[in-house]
Amino acid sequence: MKKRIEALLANALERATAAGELHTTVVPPGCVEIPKERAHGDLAATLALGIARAERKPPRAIAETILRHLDDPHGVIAGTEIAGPGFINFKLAPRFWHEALAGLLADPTLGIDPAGRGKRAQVEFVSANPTGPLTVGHGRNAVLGDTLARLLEAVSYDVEREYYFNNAGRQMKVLGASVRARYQEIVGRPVDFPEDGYQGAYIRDVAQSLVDSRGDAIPDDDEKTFRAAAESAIFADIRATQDRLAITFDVYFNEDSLYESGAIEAVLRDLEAKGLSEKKEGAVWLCGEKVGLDKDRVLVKSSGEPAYRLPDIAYHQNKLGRRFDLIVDVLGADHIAEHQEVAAALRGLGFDTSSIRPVIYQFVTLTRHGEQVKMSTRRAEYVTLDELLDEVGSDAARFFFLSRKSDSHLEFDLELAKKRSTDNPVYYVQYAHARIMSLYAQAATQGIALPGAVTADDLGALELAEEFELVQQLVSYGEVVGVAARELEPHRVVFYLQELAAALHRFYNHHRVLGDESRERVAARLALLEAVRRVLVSGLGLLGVAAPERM
RNA sequence: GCGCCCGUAGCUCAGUUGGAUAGAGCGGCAGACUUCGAAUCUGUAGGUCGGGUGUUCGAUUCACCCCGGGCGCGCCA
Repeated sequence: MKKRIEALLANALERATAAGELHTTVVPPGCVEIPKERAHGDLAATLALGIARAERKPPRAIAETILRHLDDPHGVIAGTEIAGPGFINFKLAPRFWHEALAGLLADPTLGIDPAGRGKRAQVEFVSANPTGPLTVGHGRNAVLGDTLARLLEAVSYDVEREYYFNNAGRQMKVLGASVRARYQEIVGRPVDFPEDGYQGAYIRDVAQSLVDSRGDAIPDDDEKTFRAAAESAIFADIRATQDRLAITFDVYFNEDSLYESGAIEAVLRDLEAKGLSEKKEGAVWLCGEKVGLDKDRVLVKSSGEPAYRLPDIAYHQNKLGRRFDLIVDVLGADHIAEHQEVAAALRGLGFDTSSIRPVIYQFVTLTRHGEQVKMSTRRAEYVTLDELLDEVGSDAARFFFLSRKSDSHLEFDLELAKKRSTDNPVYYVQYAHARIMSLYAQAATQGIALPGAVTADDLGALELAEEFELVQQLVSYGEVVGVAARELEPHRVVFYLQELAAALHRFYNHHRVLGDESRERVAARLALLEAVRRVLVSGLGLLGVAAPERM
């Protein structure tokens, strides 16, 4: 829609320049916008304002020159005016909207620009270590990552979803020891519960299943068995939770493989060779100042074990080596510093890290009846993602997790998410779809066929402002998805869908579709609703939320 | 103390690479169903965009300085 007007403006500018009246040759991108104020027309251009400085002329005079050269061969512009400091306002003709809607209905991509065609993207998310069930915080990560992957696919990237997990560090040792302690407890042997061991009931479940299958045959020093049992049981649990959210991964990448391949040794060697690491106090340090960090960071502890950031550097080096055009890391706010360290180290090693884009999300708080639900990781009092899904379901969970900019703290209202009413935004949007489906069913009982392929001429009966407003929103869909994918901001799709649903409900309440005496109008309105329906299905699909036919 | 993020209506939050009189939902108030699903819609009240300087035709948006909140600043991950 905007592009069409931009093209007309570019033409006018060209003619004005050719006539020697102006000097600018390029229309600045994004200079056509939808005005906030409806009275300002359907579209407004800031072109004259934008080039005023370079032209050294008053914006309004430039606007006049441009309008004088504006040619509209298809008659899609109903009127223009120069307003304010130099805006050019356009009133669009019905024909414009008819062509726009027909174009959308003929376009299987719904106007989404394939910005990622021929490019490969990787989204790494969740990446929780298998030491316990996923929490609500992991839920935001999981849904965010999966939706980013869907968005990138929508703009034609070839996308890989990857889960990185740490199964080599101290945490896994503690996990194994925690299971052993519970095992010892159950079989009646002396118990040595590890310091800061895992307290959750799921540890006991793992121990119990070992007792069920092996009795008391596992010796205390068989750490491997306890650890492996814990890892596989908890991982199965995590995957089951992900299944409930329709989240899958292409690659599960484990930290162990970086040791086996020698990648970690290689990073250490390279850093040392470049003089970016040094030994002191019995440990190996990354020289902070040399890579742009405020202080030195430990790479290898004096115990000889790598600190977490060393395998992380190796992992990201591995990712870069896989030649993705875009690498997205979905991270909680508490990991931002680590991410910067990794990126700094990689740059020090000579890697171009510009393809890596972190998406940082702030923490989630749960509220119920306006009261905050207390969560404490330390005392294992956190709410698990499974519990949240038990209570509100996948659709509401996904929709709510995505309904805020990831940079903002997310207040998750449990009661609102459960409500089956107008207040609940996910029901509001889903209801818009169900309503259209219901209307189709009604049409069928009246023997009214849904229109097939339509042309702009078939849509001539659309003439109401509310109809054109709906078309305008529909043709904006592709741009919304494009920006959401480019900026890695799924919440834009959520807000868009709420607005589209509102426009649909408004239209539906004011105008009868099937009852109209004009057959042409019935057909045109059904075509309009079909476009709304397709966009709703597409948008909800991007969010991983169902578009139900009945509710 | 240093770094990153946030501060917009009573509440929860949008604001599209700087645009016109700053928006939505909820809550408040007042209305609309013998008709395609009222799980909806209509109207209305509500703001020093945390504060202040600067950049310019123009700032919620950009820069700097304060104030307030979150998260980091570990040989934990």
